[in-house]
Amino acid sequence: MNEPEQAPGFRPLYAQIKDLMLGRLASGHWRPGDLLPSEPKLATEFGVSQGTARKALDALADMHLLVRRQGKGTYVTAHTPDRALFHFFHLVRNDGAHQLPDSRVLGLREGQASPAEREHLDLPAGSSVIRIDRLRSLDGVPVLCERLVVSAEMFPGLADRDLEALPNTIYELYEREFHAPIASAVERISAIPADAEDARLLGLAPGSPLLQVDRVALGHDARPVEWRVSRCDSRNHHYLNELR
Amino acid sequence: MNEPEQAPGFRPLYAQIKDLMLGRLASGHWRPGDLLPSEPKLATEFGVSQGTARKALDALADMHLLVRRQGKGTYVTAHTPDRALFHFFHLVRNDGAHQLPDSRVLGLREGQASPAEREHLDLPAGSSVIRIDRLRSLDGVPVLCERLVVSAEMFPGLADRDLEALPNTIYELYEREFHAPIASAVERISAIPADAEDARLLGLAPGSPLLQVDRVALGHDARPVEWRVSRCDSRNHHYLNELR
DNA sequence: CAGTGGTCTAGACCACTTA
DNA sequence: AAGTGGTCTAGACCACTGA
Repeated sequence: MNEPEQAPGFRPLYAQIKDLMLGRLASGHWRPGDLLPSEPKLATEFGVSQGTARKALDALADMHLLVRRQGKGTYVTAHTPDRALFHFFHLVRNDGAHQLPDSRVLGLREGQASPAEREHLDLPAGSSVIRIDRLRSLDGVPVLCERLVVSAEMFPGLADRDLEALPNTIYELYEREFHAPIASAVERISAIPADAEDARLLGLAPGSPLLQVDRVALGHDARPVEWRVSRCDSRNHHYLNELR
Repeated sequence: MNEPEQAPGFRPLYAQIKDLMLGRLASGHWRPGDLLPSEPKLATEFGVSQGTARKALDALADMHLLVRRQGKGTYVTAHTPDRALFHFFHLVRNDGAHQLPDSRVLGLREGQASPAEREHLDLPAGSSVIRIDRLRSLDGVPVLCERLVVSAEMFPGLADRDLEALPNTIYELYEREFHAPIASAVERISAIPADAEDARLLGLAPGSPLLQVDRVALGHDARPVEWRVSRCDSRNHHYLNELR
């Protein structure tokens, strides 16, 4: 009889080291932008060879949680407009041009979480959330209206911010001011008819097809941080996905 | 003054070996399903250490061109319904269920390539193409109508096939019978209004929003093999994309 | 049991960055 | 010149597969 558990019962050393490092990222011991100790230092610190430490670091770099730069060192990934553009913004112009849209904040309010909001953000009953509505433009033309929802508890004071002070790439704000860096996301894309509000904001006829991107963004611990629903006029833009 | 060229002027050994292996895949020297020689054999054959050969193999496995199985060996990736489902079919039911649709072929015809078809498939003027129209159903409900376009030269005899004999996962056919395996793809997604034909096939009102997925599928040599446009009723299904 | 890929180590050297 | 990550090698051992 073998052991009843089907679990591997074996976890490579480098994977264990990777998990320890992940813990340091999730706990904030290592923060976005930080320079990590060098490979030899980490190796002796964790009691493994440099090659094993390297394999753990490479795995985290593959997940885009770390960035390695030859000659300089290994850094914790920080959100920049570039990262937002190439990693999290998949809407491109039909001719292929790739650029980040401007944002105009239309509203920022706190309120009781709806059941859908609680489910998407994994919040208990009675939680409150902060909702941000934005209209985003490419080449000066409004193409995208979106609602962002986050836990009010996780983002204290966000509801009292000046609308104008919110940065265009808001994940920078999450990570810099609320220590809630975004590590990954899941997007669900569908086609919906424009409602009256969407139509007005985007200058379309009600009922026009819109591309809806429903995104839950996750932290390093894989717990949801933000739920975002974007509705896009996709006559001149499309969502680009490369399958490798 | 440094050398005028900005090119790296340096390419790691394992990358060169990887390129050589890619050549064997692109040329058909290694074909889908084949078992590759063992690491030590490849290493001596290419005149490098086993570690370097391994790094090249790992890189190709990361691109999903090879599959490595401990205890068995390294295989060239072959298309299976599983691969189609998890790697190339991103439409899932709103409740999360993930399954491959049935296909009913509506038409299979050869004709002169339109300018758009020539551009998508990188064909010279005067080329002919084969077009396949399919209606695909999930849970017995038609949700997706699509047109596939391929070069007639690359797929000799395809136009004379029996409609019923085309497999549901057609990439298997491309690779098995025409030695044209699909290695990657680029998808462009937008929302469009249903035309009369789409509406009839999918049981919708004309003008209803449809999710359009425009895909160019590429071979190992990164040249286009198939252009496919799918239009989906996205009321009960959506396109799922995970950003890591 | 032999053969495969997977892990781990140790050490040498290379390319890049900064001072 | 010193320090970083990146490459390359060689060898030992482990986990998995199938005869």
